Amino acid sequence: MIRTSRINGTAKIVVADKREAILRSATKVFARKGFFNAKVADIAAEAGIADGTVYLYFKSKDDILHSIFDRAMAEFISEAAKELETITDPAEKLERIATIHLERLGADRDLAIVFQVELRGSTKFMQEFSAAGFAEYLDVIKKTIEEGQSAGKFRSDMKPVVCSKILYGALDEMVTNWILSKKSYPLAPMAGEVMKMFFGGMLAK
Amino acid sequence: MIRTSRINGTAKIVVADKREAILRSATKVFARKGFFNAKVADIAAEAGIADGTVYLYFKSKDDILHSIFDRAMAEFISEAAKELETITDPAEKLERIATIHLERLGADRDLAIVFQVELRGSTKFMQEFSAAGFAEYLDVIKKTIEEGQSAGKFRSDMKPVVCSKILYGALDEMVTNWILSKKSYPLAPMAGEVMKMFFGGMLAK
Amino acid sequence: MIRTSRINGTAKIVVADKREAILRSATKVFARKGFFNAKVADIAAEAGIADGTVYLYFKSKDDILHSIFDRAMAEFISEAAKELETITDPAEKLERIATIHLERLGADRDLAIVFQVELRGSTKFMQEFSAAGFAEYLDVIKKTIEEGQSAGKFRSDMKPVVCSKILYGALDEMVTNWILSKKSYPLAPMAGEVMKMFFGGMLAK
Amino acid sequence: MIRTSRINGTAKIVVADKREAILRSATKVFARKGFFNAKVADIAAEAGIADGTVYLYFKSKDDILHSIFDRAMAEFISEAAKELETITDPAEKLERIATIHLERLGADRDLAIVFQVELRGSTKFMQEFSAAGFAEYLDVIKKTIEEGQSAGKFRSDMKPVVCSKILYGALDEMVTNWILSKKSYPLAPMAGEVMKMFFGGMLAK
DNA sequence: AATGAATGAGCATTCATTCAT
DNA sequence: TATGAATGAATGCTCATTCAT
Repeated sequence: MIRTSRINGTAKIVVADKREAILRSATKVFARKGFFNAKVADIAAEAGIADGTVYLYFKSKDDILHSIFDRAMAEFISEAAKELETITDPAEKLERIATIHLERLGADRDLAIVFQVELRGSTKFMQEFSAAGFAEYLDVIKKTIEEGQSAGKFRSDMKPVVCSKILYGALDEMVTNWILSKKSYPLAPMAGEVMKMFFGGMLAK
Repeated sequence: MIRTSRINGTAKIVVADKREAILRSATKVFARKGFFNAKVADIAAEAGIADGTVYLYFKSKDDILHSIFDRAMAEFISEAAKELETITDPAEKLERIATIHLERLGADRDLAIVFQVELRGSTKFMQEFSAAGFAEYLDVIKKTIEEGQSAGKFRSDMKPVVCSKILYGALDEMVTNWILSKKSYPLAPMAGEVMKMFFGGMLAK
Repeated sequence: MIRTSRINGTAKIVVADKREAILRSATKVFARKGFFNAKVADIAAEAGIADGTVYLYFKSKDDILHSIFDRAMAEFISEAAKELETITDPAEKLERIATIHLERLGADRDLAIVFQVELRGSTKFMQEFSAAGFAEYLDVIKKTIEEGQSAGKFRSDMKPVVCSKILYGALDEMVTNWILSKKSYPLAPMAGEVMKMFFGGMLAK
Repeated sequence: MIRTSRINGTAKIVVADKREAILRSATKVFARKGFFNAKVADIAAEAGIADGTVYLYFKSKDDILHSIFDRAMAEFISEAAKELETITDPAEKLERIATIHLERLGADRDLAIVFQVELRGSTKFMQEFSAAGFAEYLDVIKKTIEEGQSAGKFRSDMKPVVCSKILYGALDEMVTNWILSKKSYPLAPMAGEVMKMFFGGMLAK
């Protein structure tokens, strides 16, 4: 029994590790070849396992892509939630969100490519994507903006939904450009630039 | 001779029509199924022609996607150029650009889907896309911002490149959300909202 | 009426010319690309006519290949018959046949390629080929050998059929080697070599 | 360990068997339909496997044809080499070569068809074919003839290259005729006939 | 759990042939 | 006669997924 449970314990760890390994390999392969051009065999080879083994951990190739998103999004949201709970100022909150957003994707170029490029490769996925954590993310931004409006810190003649999209869109574009750029530069600092604009606007005072 | 030229004229129109028809059908099919899941046979069926006929007008399935982009981008840029030449105020120019951007895509939902979703479906295409008309578009925005800065109308402590990305990203996100939204609403009016924010910023005055 | 018949007369000449032109073009194209890889469009382009026009003169692509063979074989046999009727000596006759065989194919490399390579590309054709003029050709050789045997000039302990195949095979191989050879040399003189062997044999006397 | 090696051994045999099976099926199918008209699906069906499985063992349809040739040629050459090493008399050597040639192809009609008909179906293949084992084969004959000339057994007023082509051509024609013949007769005995002629010549003594 | 051989549905593209002009 | 745009059947090959070991 002890032996068995030890085996199981070990097995789970191994399972988690292998699942992680596949996800990591898949992220790399999807980033380099694109989802449709990536072969399951490529992912398996990259992970150093047999093709069939992939199907012990994932239902399908689609499932892998979903899982990449799910894992990253869950991590992102939990991290963000933890960081934000100590902050009360709405502006500062938005600043933190923007920074985490760009730090996170800026730290893993392959993941960023999958997020910016591959996840958008099908309307189907976009809709699920939207329905899932993404809407939740936009909602966090929106809520923070509402807080700021209630507190009188943000102007009240703008709809929070629209503002949240604007902010998200601006950040998203920073990432996309960073990915496509031939030059290599740190992504996270762009958060400050975006927020400066977002808060102050373009017009000369 | 008159007869001949009339015949030729007609022939060209027919050719152009068929090419257009294929492009229209492809836009519809790509929008509904996604580029990779769309079969050339679907496009042909939608256009009411035989499969092989597609290849009289396009080199490959890829070529169709490229052509959709090229045609739309060329139209957009020429329209924008025409409209902008009469405007001198930089702020007004940006306002017009934003409006044309959203009007254009808001007028053809299928085209919008192809632009927002399918064109981003491959890094390869994104890079060509970026290298092509897209970079040019971002550049027009950047130049206009520089004008505004020189004229003292826009604040000068922001890099024009970054600002142009922010504006583009915000507009782009409006389109993406509009596409994914279950509710049906006019897209163009969002331009005003975006510009209000872009100019004035979020902070209460 | 005169006009009509003149037109018809002209038409026939034109027809013959165009048919010939297609046959010549096809021989060239088949020789360079092989029958299966040659497109009807290639042949038409080579002949300077429209694709569809080919079908006014030939039933199908296959028909063109057949016609190349038929025409060449008919010419060859009629030429051979004419030349041979003045010769009485069987050995001399065989010598002439061999020479004509190699002269003919040696004079038109493309035709030779079609004969040696393309006509052998399908069992189906080989059988028709065999059933047609080819068997007749082998028979002429056989008859000549029989004559020689009756006249006491050729040994009688060999079956004429077998001998005719040996001779034909030897000549055929000369052509095949000539085609495949990177070096360029005149083919016809090989006839003498072949006949020397055929008559005298290999053994030292 | 024994178990493992046995398993591996078995596995290899299975692989070899399947490869062989495909080669056999392909030979049959190519012989019946011709290379270009044969579908990969036909070969797979004949071998009792799925279409895709063919591609686990061969790179392409072309590769199958090449492999048929390579295998047969390798077998033929190794067999011939073994048999010839014990023979010293050049005439006897040629006799053996002729016999092996006809025995080999006479034993497998489908293989013979592929060799005589399909391998000649493209100039491209003919050239590779020529460059490969075929030239080597002609060379063996040529060398043997040179030996005979040096030994004073063969006449010296003939070029060995030409003689080797004559002999090869004669044998080749025997095979082609045998394939096309509606009558069924053993091929190997023709070797004797050919050699009788090849050595003694046609002229009455 | 892991393997990797086997499967077979799926599809872009080609090209001989037709036919309206 | 001649054209060449249109047709649509035909097929080699790929690759996600399965399953016997």
